[in-house]
Amino acid sequence: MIFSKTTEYALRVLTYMVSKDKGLYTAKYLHEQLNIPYKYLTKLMTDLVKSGCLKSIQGRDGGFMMIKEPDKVSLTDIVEAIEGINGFNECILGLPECSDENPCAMHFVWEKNKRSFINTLETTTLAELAKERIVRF
Amino acid sequence: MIFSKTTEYALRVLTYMVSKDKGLYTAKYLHEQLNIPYKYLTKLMTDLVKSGCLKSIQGRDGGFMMIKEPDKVSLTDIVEAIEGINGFNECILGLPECSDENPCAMHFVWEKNKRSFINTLETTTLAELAKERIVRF
DNA sequence: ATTAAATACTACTTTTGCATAGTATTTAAT
DNA sequence: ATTAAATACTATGCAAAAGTAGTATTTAAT
Repeated sequence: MIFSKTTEYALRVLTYMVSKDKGLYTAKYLHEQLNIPYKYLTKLMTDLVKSGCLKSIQGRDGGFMMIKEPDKVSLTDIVEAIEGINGFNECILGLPECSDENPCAMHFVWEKNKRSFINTLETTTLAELAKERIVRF
Repeated sequence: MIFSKTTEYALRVLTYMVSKDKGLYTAKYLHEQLNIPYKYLTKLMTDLVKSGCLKSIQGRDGGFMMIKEPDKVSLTDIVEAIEGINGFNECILGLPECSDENPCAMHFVWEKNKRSFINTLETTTLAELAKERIVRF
C-alpha cells in the first residue's frame, strides 16, 4: 500500500466532492456513498477542515463544502495534511542520511521513480482528477 | 515510507552481503555492521532462508550465505518474500476493483508511476545494486 | 421552547508492525 | 563428553494506525 488508509479515504472523499459539485455534503451521505466507516470519517473530515480546503457548517442541515478552488488543491496538499509527504522523500532503505554525495545502495536506482512520483503528486490537482472519466469511488 | 521497515532491513542485508562477497555472515556480524536489532534480524534471516535466496548453516561457526546468483535475485523477489508485492499493484485509492475499464479517479494519473515503479523492482537485481558506488548501508 | 439532524470532542478497543526476551537446538572445537 | 557459538522457535511487550462508542455542541425547523 502506498498511502495510509486514512489518506486513501481523504483522497476519495475530496475527489468525490469535487467531481459531483453538489455544494454541501453531510458525513452521513459521504459515508453511504463511499463506504468509509462513519465515525472514522467524521474525525477525518474535521481534520480536513483544519487543513483549509474544506469548511464545515455545524448544526442541522450542516455539512462540509470545498472552499479552495479544485485547481488550487494538489495531491501533495492532501497527503501532507493527513500523513505528511516526508516519508516519500526519505531514503528507500531507511537510512537517516542519504544523498547523491552519500548514497545508499538503492539511491540512484530509486531516484528517478521518486522524482516522478513526487512530481505527479505536486502537479496533479483535484480539478484534473475530476476531469478523468471516473466510474467508481 | 515506501517499504515496511522489515523490507528495508532485508534489502540492506542482502545488498550488503552481495557487495562484500564474504561468503558466510553471522547474524551477530550483520547486526553490528547494519545496526538492525539483533533478535529481529535473526527472525528476518530465517524468513529469507525460507524464501530461497539464502541458506543457513547451523551450529558453531555457522551463519548465512547467498545461494542464488546475485543477478538472479530481483528486488521484487525480496519485497515479495517479506511484505508481498501486491500492495504496490493495488488501486492507489484502495478500491477492491480498479482497472482501465473500471477506473478510480486516480487510476490513469497513477498508472505510469506504478508501471515504472514495478518495472524498477522487477528489473533491478542485487548484482546491479552491488555495482553502484555504495558508500553506506 | 422543543426537537431533530448535523458536526465536534473524548475515550476506548482492535489490529498490526516492530522490537525484545528467553529457551531450544545444532554443531565445531576442545 | 563438554563447551561455546551459532541458528531456530515461541511468547510477550509496545506503539501507532484503524476503527468504534458515547456524549456534547450547534443550529434550522417546528
